[in-house]
Amino acid sequence: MQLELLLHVDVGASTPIYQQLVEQISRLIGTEQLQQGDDMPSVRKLAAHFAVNPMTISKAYGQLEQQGWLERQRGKGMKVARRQALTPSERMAQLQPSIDQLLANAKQLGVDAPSLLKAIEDALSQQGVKEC
Amino acid sequence: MQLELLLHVDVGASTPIYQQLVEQISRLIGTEQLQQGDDMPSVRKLAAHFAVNPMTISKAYGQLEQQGWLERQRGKGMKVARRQALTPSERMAQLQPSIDQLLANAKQLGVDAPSLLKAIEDALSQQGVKEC
Amino acid sequence: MQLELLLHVDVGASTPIYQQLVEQISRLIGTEQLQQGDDMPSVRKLAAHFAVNPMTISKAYGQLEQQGWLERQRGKGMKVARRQALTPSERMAQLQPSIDQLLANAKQLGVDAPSLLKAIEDALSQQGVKEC
Amino acid sequence: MQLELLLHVDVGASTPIYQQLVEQISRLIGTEQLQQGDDMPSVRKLAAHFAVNPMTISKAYGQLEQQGWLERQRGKGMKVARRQALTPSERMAQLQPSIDQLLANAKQLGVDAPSLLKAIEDALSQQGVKEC
DNA sequence: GTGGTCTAGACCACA
DNA sequence: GTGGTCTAGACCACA
Repeated sequence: MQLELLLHVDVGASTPIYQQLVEQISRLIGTEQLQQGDDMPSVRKLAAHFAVNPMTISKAYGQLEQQGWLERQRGKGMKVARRQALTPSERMAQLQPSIDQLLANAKQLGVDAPSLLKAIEDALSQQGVKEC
Repeated sequence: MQLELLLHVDVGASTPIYQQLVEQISRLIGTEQLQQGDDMPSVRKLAAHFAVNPMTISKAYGQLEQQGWLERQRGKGMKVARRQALTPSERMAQLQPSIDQLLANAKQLGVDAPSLLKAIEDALSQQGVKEC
Repeated sequence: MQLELLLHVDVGASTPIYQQLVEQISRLIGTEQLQQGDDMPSVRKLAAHFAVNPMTISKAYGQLEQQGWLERQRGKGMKVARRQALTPSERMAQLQPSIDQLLANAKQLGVDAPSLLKAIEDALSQQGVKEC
Repeated sequence: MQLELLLHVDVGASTPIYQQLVEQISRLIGTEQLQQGDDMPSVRKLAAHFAVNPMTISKAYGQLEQQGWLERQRGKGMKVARRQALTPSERMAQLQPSIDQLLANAKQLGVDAPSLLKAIEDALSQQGVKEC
């Protein structure tokens, strides 16, 4: 299957295009829809496909490389990298900012702990159904 | 209580200062921590308090006026406008994006539901102690 | 009849308070609802009545004096002045800016001359009915 | 045709420059003199053209975006948004305040209807000659 | 290249 | 005192 068909770019969205790509591609690798060693499409090809500036694709690839999702093969483009699994505590550490943000918002909105927990559990049970 | 003490500006954050203020002040009004008719601190006073340029405060006030949260009293500053408080469901709706963001991150990081819930409860119990 | 009852101040309106007063008072004199020699209420009295800053009333009185509608009686407040009628050509000259403004707006909005004239005639016939 | 030639900025006018631009540009779009998808001149270009600070243009563009007339294309400037043209009655509604203002002034100055209409027709015939 | 944010400082209208 | 407008100039994110 072509990778391009799995990616969705929304030019009008508030999150920058390159970030949309970083998020989606890393998720595809994290869920093994893209497998180690797979070749990525060239910057130019992806740029043409989305009618987007090649610099934008290049920036996304650069960040994915920095985060360890992709590897540069000199003269041959990018491929999906072998990637160490994060330890549980590393994962929790990466998650903490989102938790803090959520709690700060809840507090400011006057949402109490039980309501908050219930909303999270609701969302969890819904997400458990629809696969991403 | 002084309004200034309820507001927190993070100059280093990626969200612009004026947006932080718009968000926080509108929430304070929506949750009735600021009440209809209350006088807002003057642009210059708030600017001095946060060591920020008056235009930055002015931009926030301007947006809050446009959104109907504040009213201009010519020559006498701004006051909290008559406005319905947020209903519980409106508050939850405003909170939902933070929840979705958190869950998406957890999923991408492979953090399962029990670990996530535990982390949230930990954070909640800590926040219950330190007043904001 | 008390003058205060004939005046209406809208603190929330976009036109400044002092201008509202200038306009209304000059109109009252122009239509002889206020007559030459009538005493005006004191600045303080009017300010108290409208819960408005005395400087605002003072500014209105100042402009009305400058335009010849009021006369200052030292130590005794203001009274309605004897006032020369404007010549027809003076009136038209004073009116011209409003006409130019209207025509510029009509042009920019793509409203053609017949529609414009009809709208004016409509407005004229309506205004002919309701007294101001 | 260049957009710049359709816009007229009066630096000395009492209405702020950015408001003049908001008004004029929204009208050009509303009357379809600017069409959906048209690229707007860049902030810097327009600022240079009117010898005005870029922030002034930026403020105008920001308001036009908020009102739905323009759309931001990140990194690529602004373009005219998809938007319904103004109906004839909407145009008349926008014009009404100028008409009311004119009639109020005429009344206050004691200019009667026939003189007023004649003055308007005179102005119309003059404007019909000089193109704007 | 594009627009966005912020500063420091001037000047103004309104009350 | 209050907020509003504008400038000149710096710095940033995005494409």
